Amino acid sequence: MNKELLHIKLVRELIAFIASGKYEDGVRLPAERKLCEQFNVSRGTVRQGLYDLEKLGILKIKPGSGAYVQKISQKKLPAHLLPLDFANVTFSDIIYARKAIETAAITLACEKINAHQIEELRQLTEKMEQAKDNLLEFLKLDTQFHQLIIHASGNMPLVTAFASIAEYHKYSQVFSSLYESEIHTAINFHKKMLSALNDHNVKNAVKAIIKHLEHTEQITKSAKQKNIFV
Amino acid sequence: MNKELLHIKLVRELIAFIASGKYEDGVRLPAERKLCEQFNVSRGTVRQGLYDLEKLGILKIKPGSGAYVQKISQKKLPAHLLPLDFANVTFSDIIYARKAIETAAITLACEKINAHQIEELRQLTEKMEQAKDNLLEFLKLDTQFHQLIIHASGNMPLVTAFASIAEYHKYSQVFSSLYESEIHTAINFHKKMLSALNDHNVKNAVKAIIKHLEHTEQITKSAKQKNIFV
DNA sequence: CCACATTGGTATATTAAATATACCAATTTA
DNA sequence: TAAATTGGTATATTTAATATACCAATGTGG
Repeated sequence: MNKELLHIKLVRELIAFIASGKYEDGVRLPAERKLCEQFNVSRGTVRQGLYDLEKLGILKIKPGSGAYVQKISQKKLPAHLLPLDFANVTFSDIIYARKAIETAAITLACEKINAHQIEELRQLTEKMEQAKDNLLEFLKLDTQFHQLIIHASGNMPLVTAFASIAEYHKYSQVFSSLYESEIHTAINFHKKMLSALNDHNVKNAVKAIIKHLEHTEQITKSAKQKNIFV
Repeated sequence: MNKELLHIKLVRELIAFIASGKYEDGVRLPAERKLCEQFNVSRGTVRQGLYDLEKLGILKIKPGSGAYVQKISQKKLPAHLLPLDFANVTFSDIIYARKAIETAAITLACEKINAHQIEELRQLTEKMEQAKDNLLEFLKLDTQFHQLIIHASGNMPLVTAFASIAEYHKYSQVFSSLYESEIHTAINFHKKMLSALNDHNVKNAVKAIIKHLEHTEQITKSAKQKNIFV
């Protein structure tokens, strides 16, 4: 058994942090002392992590100024820095696995979901409509929506399984611009899921979630996206 | 972020180790120095882990003699010692999730499986027949068989998802005695899966794996088993 | 029954990871 | 240009984990 080094854990967190933001155009990371608070580690550990990321070419550290993100999309990350094996993962693989897990989950959720959860889903769709222009926010809400359905299934193994898939999703997600019409379509699928869950209509719920995932897959395929972790 | 303490990791490993063996009747664990080799940690770490388990009432340590397993089935384990949330997990939940994941996996595997993998599966079924009397060995081979199918799917997210399910399975599995007829039935299902995979017959493969999992569920339900981690 | 090997119990020195603090020089900001 | 902020460096301390050695109690084989 091996010790888990804290700065390696931090590197993984930072990669996820960078990947879930705008990373292309030389954005500056929070100052080292801020990162200490944010991740609750000492400055020495933060500096080790940043040094590793600079060695990988992901960061350019400028003394007295800050750490600036380099073009991460062109980098290759060594496997041991990733929590999962990304070598042979396509977006379609993730969608396929999500279909399997989420279909099973929404089937259970149709029986077990309660009024409070329905209300939460309704509020999420509302927020999604308001977040049409904020892609990052929109995707965050989308993830929350799906997680809530999984939890509503009451099946912990499915929750765990989905969490591991979500980890892939988080890392591999490259944020291309979604057109307004596509966001609109996505919101409509969520409304259909919500309506079906409310009616305890398994057939419609499954249909809606599958269509939604296939739509997501199509968008991603048509965009000129690559997995940033090759 | 917190440091991962090695002896806590070891405690989890030991719980799984104990749970996957005969733990009821005061069996003696391997000597501390053996455990050091087995888990590749120092004796100090092993002793910390054993001390924790004794505090939990899972072990009774006798100086000069060894560490003896107590009736673990009556113990409650604190959540932080478990890698997953077992509070609300039934065996049926695990089977339900496995159905979702393994059905998706075997569908892909039917297309993608190669001759080498088929041969490996064949050898596993052979070994299973030879291990009819060794329940632990039999279950180990069963797990290997299923893992190989998932890998043959070539879908890494499914592999990850299944691994998280397997973690539940490992911990929650309470080994009641399987009757010979049940082992025989299980082997037959594996042969059907193998045959269907060999013929690239998706329909039969899915049918076989679902029947197999439902059979496993029935056996477990009929036995007087409780989840040991409540 | 006895000699010897094995087992858990204890103590100690050492290594390495992570923390905590302080101070410097370069950069940024007001 | 003065003050604040930033990365760079050095050092002392704490703690997890290792590595060794030795003891007393237990177990084992002749």
